[in-house]
Amino acid sequence: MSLRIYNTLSRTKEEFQPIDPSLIRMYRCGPTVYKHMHIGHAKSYISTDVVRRYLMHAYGAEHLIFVMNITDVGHLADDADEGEDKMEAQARRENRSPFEIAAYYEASWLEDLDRMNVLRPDRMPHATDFIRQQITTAELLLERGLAYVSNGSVYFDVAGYQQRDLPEGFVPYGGLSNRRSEDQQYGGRIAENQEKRAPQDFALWKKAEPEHFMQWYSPWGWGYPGWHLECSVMARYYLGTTFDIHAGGLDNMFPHHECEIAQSQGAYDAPFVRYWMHVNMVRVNDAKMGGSAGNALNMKDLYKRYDPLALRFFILQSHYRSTLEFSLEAIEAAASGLDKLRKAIVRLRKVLVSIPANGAMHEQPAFLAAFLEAMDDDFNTPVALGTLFEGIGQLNKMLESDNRDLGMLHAFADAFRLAFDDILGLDLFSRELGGEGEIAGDLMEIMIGLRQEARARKDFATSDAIRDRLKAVGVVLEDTKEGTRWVME
RNA sequence: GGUGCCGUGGCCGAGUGGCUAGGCAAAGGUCUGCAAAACCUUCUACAACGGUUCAAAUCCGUUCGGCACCUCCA
Repeated sequence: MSLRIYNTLSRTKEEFQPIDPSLIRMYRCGPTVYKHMHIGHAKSYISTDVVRRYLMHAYGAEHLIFVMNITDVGHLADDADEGEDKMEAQARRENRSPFEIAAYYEASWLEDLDRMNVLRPDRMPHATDFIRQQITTAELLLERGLAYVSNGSVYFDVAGYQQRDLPEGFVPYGGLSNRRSEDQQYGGRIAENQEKRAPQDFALWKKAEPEHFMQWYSPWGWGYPGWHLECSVMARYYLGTTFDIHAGGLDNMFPHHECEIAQSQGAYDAPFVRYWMHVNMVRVNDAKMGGSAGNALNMKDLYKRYDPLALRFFILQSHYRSTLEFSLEAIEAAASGLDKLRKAIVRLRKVLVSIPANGAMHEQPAFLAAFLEAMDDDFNTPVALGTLFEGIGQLNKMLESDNRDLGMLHAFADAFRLAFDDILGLDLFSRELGGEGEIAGDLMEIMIGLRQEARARKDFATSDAIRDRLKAVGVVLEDTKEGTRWVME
């Protein structure tokens, strides 16, 4: 078994070789907390959650540290807009302070992530807690001649950095996104900033106008940190100057990740990241779903209609590097698919609860090896889910059959728990079974008994009424050749 | 202008030379008082046109259509 990861730096799948297998270090860019999360974000966070969970499985949970930042500093929405940033603009709209906005939306995001069973990061630093360190890094870059001060702001000197000879393992500016500065169109969406020496230079520190709410004192006067700097600083603080994996959305590859690389290498004089992973977009009607597009579907609204884990399942049915076409029909299909999985697992668990393990060991089911192989191939969750559906089909046949192999059922349960719950995070095993000896179970036995009596005297009006009324409160009755079973919907 | 990506059956979506992915939906069947669930069967597709090859959804070329990024964005 060897894990292969598609590395944006090389544009190929590479065998994953940790810098230190006893502690794999992974970072992902976190949210700027000024709006609710939408399904496009969900794809990105769920994808990296599965990467993380798979590494925890492969190397042991204690051998991985996963860091995600919270960007609670507003950044410029538009240079022409006189310092109006996303956080401050939202604060004005909601008539609250930017700090309240950040706290409110951070809580919202974490709630949404929790509901989709995304594990909390090991460390979740806030940009505002690292202002001092960001200033220090800007100073370091000034000392090294890679930045300059202009009108109270500090900018990274991209052309200057490009002229330096980089040691082995360092990535030149443009090396991640494969861009050359001279080919770029400047001043398209954003007006050119006259303070900069060159349009590709980016801010390390921005001078704040007096009315700007979030500002801190610095050697260059009152201001606030540049957008890219926090990730470099917080990643180094928790993960060191060189670490294994950096993940994020494809739309952050340029400029954000490119700038991170340049400033980290420039300031700390070490290679930055071994493997860069980029998650693709969700599309609606053939267009990217995004904040600026105004076509975003936020999670709070989706949760009113759909199970958060069905949304997770929907996302895992496509590869993280592919775009995913969103439609209500596709979501419904995913919900049905997840339902099929849940039913099978509940059935399996009920069988295993009623018949205790007899200690018979059984070898690992074949589908698990196929599952792990798919995951090893750059986290191919669609193929991996296909292997699990094969396993579910085998399971259902076993459950139908008269002579059940208990050892094999236990082996299947262990394999499904690992694959579905530990690695994919679909949480199939934690549902209440409504076991024996509980009052609900006893009551259900009475109801089923009464219905059975009605059926025996062919009073189907009564028996169907019982079934329909139970269904209305979420209890489904299914008649099988072994008698009637019930399950909570 | 530059840099990438994509076009697969009704829908979603894997697959990069030969071995019908998978899910959802639909139809038929087994079971059944009826349902439901489960199982079995059916629906065998790769934008178009050329080329390479014993063999192309996959490689090459052309065309058509679409998407993303180029300093706010997951």
